[in-house]
Amino acid sequence: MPSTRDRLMEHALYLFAERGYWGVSLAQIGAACGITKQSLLHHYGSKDQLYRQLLEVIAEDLLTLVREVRSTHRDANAQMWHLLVLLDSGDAASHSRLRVIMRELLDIGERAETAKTWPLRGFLDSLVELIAAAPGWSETSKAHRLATAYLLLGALKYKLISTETLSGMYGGEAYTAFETAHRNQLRRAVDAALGQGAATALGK
Amino acid sequence: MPSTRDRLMEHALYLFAERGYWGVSLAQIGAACGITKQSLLHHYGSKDQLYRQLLEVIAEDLLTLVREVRSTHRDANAQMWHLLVLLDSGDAASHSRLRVIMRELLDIGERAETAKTWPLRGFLDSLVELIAAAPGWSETSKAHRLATAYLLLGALKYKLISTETLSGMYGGEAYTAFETAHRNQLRRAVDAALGQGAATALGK
DNA sequence: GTGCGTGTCTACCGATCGGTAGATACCTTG
DNA sequence: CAAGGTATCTACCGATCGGTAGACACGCAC
Repeated sequence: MPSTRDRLMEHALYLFAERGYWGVSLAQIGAACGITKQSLLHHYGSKDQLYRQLLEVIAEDLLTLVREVRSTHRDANAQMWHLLVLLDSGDAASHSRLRVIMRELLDIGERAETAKTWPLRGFLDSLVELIAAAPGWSETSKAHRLATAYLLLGALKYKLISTETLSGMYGGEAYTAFETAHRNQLRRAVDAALGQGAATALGK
Repeated sequence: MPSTRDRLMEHALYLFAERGYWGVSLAQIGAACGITKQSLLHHYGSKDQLYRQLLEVIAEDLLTLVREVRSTHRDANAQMWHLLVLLDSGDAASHSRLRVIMRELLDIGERAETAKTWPLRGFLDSLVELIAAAPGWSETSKAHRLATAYLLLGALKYKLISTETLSGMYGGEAYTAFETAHRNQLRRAVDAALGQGAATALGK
């Protein structure tokens, strides 16, 4: 298993995150890696297969991340919060992974038949498990848990993809203030959902 | 002002929402409208100008929506909630508008110079105004208000773009359960941010 | 050495991309 | 009828798209 593959995936991840599937050509990916598109095709067979393999790598990385926070933090509240922090303040590759996922969610209407094999199912299911361990959540439905995870994930991801726009629109300093305010609000949202008093507040 | 323009914009909105800027060709848009791409270019000059005009139309529609809920509901809590409900349960065009916005947020890194003229600034500012009218929010910073609006918007939009994926992955019935659970959670989040007790809970 | 798999290359394919040029039809205004 | 603007068309441009074919170089096993 040569690291050539890893290097190719790294460049492909970045380019697909920035421009999306239809906005990147094999020649551009190849140029970023220092090879020609024909070599890329030799490795992956087709653009589509390259892309799908990238999705699987991303899914694997995210699942690893969840396992990590679950093993290093005790209660579900802290686990969820640190997962969100990791996703938010991760390196550039981490942000690129989330961007690719959002693009794929947007594109997937065009290839609805592949939704059933959505590689991120393991990631979502692990989040549902994480929430199930929170105090007062053991009796809740899976749909309820998934909705909670999705609300928090969505709030974070939407902020992540807006960084350039907001800082360009309001200025860098104003954006910094926005970001800390957003993190505070997100923290409060996690507490409201999974904190100590959340169990009684569920109330239904 | 012929309705031809409106018809063209309608088809362009749908196609750009489904496949993104780089995933749609002028010929495809033209075919959807029953004309050739050359006629499209005659109307809009270039693909880029067509797209930018579409963004402006979208921004205008969203701003109208905020004005609507602000005039038909009394307190900020109800205004925000009904805005989210309208965005969630709107017609297909409403969903397409939100999809195009998310795609543009993702793409905008490639054209950072245009972020400063992001046409949705009026929409965001009107949301900030809406929140400023909530009880206990008059003393807060603009960043704080924007963060609150963004958290709620993000939670909703991320769910919206995941419809196909989730229902394809878990099945239609499970998705329906997820959707009602998500709406409940979102309602609680709005209440937590703008409800009666929110003023004292701000606490900072 | 011989054979074989791997990785990369040049050269090329048909299709499609965004965009231009120029002609034709229609509709309004004189 | 004549003039001019609007909308659409056919035909074409150079560039680029994803993908194929075949050759060359390398390293390793026998």
